[in-house]
Amino acid sequence: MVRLKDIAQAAGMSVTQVSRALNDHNDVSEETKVRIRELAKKMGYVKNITAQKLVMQVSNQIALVIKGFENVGESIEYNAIYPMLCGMNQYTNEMKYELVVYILQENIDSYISYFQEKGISKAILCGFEYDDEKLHELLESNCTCVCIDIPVEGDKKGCVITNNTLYATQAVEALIHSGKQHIAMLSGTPHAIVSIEREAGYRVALRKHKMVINEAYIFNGDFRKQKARQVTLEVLERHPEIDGFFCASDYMALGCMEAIQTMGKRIPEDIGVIGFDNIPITRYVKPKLSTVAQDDYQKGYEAAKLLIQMENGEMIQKTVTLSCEMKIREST
Amino acid sequence: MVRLKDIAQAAGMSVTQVSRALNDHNDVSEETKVRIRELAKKMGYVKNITAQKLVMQVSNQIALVIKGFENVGESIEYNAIYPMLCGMNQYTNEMKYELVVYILQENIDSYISYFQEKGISKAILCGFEYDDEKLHELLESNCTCVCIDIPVEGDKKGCVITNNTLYATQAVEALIHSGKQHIAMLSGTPHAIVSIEREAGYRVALRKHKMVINEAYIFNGDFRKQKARQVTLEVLERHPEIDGFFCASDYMALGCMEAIQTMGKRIPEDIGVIGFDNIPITRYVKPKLSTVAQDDYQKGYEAAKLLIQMENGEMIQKTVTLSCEMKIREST
DNA sequence: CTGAAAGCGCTTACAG
DNA sequence: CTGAAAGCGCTTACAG
Repeated sequence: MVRLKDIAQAAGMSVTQVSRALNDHNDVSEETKVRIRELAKKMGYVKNITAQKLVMQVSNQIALVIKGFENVGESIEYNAIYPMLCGMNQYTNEMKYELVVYILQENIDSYISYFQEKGISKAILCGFEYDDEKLHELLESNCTCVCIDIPVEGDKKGCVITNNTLYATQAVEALIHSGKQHIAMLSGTPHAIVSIEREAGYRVALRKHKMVINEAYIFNGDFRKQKARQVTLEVLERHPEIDGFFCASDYMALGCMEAIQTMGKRIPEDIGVIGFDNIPITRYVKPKLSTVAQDDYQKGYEAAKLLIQMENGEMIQKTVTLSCEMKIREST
Repeated sequence: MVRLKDIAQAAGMSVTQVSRALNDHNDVSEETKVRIRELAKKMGYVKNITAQKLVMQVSNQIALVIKGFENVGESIEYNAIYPMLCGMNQYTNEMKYELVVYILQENIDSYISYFQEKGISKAILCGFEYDDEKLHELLESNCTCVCIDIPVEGDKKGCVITNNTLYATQAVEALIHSGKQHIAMLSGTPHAIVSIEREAGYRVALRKHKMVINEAYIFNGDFRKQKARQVTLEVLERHPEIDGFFCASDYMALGCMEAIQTMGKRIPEDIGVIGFDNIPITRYVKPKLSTVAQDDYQKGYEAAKLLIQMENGEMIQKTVTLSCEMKIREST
């Protein structure tokens, strides 16, 4: 390993000057800089980031802490983590930060201790649940945090969220515009904030179009395809007048479609269906599922950007709200 | 920030003893250990890993370097990176390593310089191409590397690969066992080693069953769905006797199926199709696609394990070959 | 424009 | 069982 000392020796200069030259300080002669840079390159010098970090008292590490997406042995379905990771990497790379990934196991007592143990001081939190008490404990700490999909603000705490309500409204309106009159909603688990918000959007759309909001038309599909399938079967049995389903996730929409087709009804002629998320499979089912697309890459990019800006003490909005894009295909 | 010095002061001991106590050395009295540990906890001490790394001259970082999976703005399809990441995380977590992710941009002149710049000395390489000259330059360096899906061995260089040939053979045999006589192959880009190996498996199966190997039955689908679709249409035009397709990837199999169905033929009655990879979509298309499943989680786990073992100088096999699992569904 | 010196927080060989 | 001291590789305030 080549150290500054070695270069200094070879150059007949002090370590101080070599350090300054390599860091392009402007109190070093241009000639010296060039000479030192060339020498460093020739000698195969690599800066020891560890030493630099220690002396500069900073960490250029950002932790991406993921929860609820553990791989359970069998091949997992598509999820949005990878595109988000690409977006984060884009920004952290530009800013010379390192992106360290932590995938949480179920059995963690305290996020704070975990973070301390791992030396995490700046983190992007992904997949956490809104009502997780350990999360709120963490949000009281002095760790810089950006939550994805959970609205949070505080001292060095921010979030990147999606305008769920607005786009849920638009999704329901897509059904309304295609002439549907009795629109039901398949919601997700109640402790997921996206469920609550998308449900709100559903209500807004109906109210806006002066349609009756029937609480009995809102069902819990648990974000799971099978559950959604079963619920849909039951619902259509009880309420044969229903002619549209707004589903809070694409997976539920897939189950919903299966149920409708099993009952021998046509999509979208008899019953329209629209989902949320734009998972790849939506383009492969028949009919192709209409849905709402989020830009996961941008979500990751904005999260990393917000985190670094907060860390640098820049005055910025601590909530970044992303837009979505309607993907109207064949199911509406 | 609480340092060892602060604890030492509070405990009325030397920094040396505090360090030893916290690291559970056996030349410290049990009593002292307990006292120091409690004090450290009470004071909220967090070990400064950076300082530890510097003095111990080790890096506990592993880089996951990904190429060819950039997000190009629009939502990307499912890929195997996330499950692999989970597997790597599992092992690195157990061994107290950090997993740092780097997603390569296209415009990199030299991986070696890039690695030096980022201070990467241990890396898992994923998505690289076999005939990438810059890769081979890197493999001559003294960086510890594990390549995924590229067979490589050397000083501190190893790989985790899949037994492609064997399972390609089995896939083709699945078609043969269902009575197919004229089996074509849709291969991928020739500079991907998995193409070459899966093609080899195709030949082995035919030879084993004393069937004629017709070079004109092997087509390049470029690993792309659209290309595969188009090629399939042309092929069936020219060779209407073909009654089976072995596709070197599921995406190509999806294109192939579309083409077959467009021509009004039935799957699997008229033409059988089998893919490779077991992407989630295979279970949603009709008929459900038969394919070969890889365990991506395990692939990641083994890669991390191999890397750390090589780094520690353990005598081990430098090539880890993983098995697959046949998923016979409806398309064969 | 240049250098000697101090110090970041930790570990460990050496000496008791 | 315990402590003083050296040192990991770097940066920068201070003094020229």
